Amino acid sequence: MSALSLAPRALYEEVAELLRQRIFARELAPGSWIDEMRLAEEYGISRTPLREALKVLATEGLVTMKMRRGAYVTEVNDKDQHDVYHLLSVLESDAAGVVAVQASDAELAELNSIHQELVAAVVNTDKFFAINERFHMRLLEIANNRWRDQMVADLRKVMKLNRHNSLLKSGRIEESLREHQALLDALLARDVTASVTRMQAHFANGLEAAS
Amino acid sequence: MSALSLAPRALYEEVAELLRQRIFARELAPGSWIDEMRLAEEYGISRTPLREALKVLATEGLVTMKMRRGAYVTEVNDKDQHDVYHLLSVLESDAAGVVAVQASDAELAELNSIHQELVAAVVNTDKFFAINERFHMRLLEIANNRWRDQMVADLRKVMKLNRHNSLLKSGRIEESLREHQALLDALLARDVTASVTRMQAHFANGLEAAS
DNA sequence: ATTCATAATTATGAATTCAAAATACTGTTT
DNA sequence: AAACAGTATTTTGAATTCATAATTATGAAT
Repeated sequence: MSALSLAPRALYEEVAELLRQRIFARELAPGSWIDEMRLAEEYGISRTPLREALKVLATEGLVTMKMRRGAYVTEVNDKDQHDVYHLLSVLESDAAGVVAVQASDAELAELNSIHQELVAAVVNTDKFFAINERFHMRLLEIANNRWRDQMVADLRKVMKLNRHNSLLKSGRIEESLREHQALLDALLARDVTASVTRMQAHFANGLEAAS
Repeated sequence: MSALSLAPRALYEEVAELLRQRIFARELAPGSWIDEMRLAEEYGISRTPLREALKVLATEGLVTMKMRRGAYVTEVNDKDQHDVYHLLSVLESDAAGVVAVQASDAELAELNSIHQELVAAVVNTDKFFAINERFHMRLLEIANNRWRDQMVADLRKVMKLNRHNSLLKSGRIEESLREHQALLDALLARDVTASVTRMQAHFANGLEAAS
């Protein structure tokens, strides 16, 4: 019943983010119906911004709108999971190639530095995951294509719909680290082909572990 | 002032499509403010479904929402144009590779058949463009990844924001045809690497002509 | 005449109200 | 008891209303 905190961004965006979190937490389960009234009441808002948020989520693919039946959490089957992962691989591999060509020496040094943190964090799984995430994000930033960033962000959201969303199995830390090292070597050598190939390999192994 | 025709799909989707068309036709020019009241009145609807449509377009990237300032048609600068085109190239090239592996013989034959239409239409520019479009669409369909299809569709919409949106310059028809032929040869030979490379080349030349 | 402060207007964001469709319920009939 | 018809309820989709932020207009003071 409590009202939301004063919106730094638009209310519908705030609500969209809250809904995303609940979807990822499976509190709103895939396939389940989304009760507009209940949620609006719970958040202490009217249905209007909630419905706007649902439309945003629908365009992102997290939610499916059925005509005159309301909104449902999107169900992601195995093929979808595979397809989305494949696209992530394609987009991030390309980003690696772009970085190998376009990045400044300072930017490559920064990636190297993050990688060193990764090496140091090999004993701490949670930390390793977090730094790994940061590495990928920074690489995308350096590739400097906001449209790709948006797509990758959306695809990652869809990946999170599935229970087996670990882009990195805990048993694969050492292996993953070696792949990262190989990727970094290629980047530092500014070898485009190798950078792309090794990012692909990194993803290919991740998928294998996840399936 | 006339009301819209009875909606086969949701009203906000209908409105979103109308707005897209007006944006592509530059009737709503890039950077210009979108007057909710005026449009709602013009379509004979209330602001509610119009605002929902704007939110969808914002998520697609055609429209940019400014907090407390309303909606503006997205301005696509040269870098954006280049970045989006690059992604189209990456996604469609990958699709070509997938098709080379996964397509049935019948599907490859179908692509070949469309290509023959293309050869026959070389004298008719409009027809050539239409068939070319169909070839690319069918290739994507065969690659069978609905998430990629969605992304390509969105990217193509953004491309259409720019005045120089011809993915195929009229002076390049013969050249384009040769590229298509080379791509098709690779596909029929089920040569993944060549398929990817030749689709990339096809796009690279297109971009060069468009810049 | 220009600048600043204040008032009026306009437009956005959100709540509320309303209409119609879909669903659930009730009671009757067989 | 099962099936059906008809009614009531719920829920969606959309219009309207309302509050507030932002802009424009007005006018006073320098």
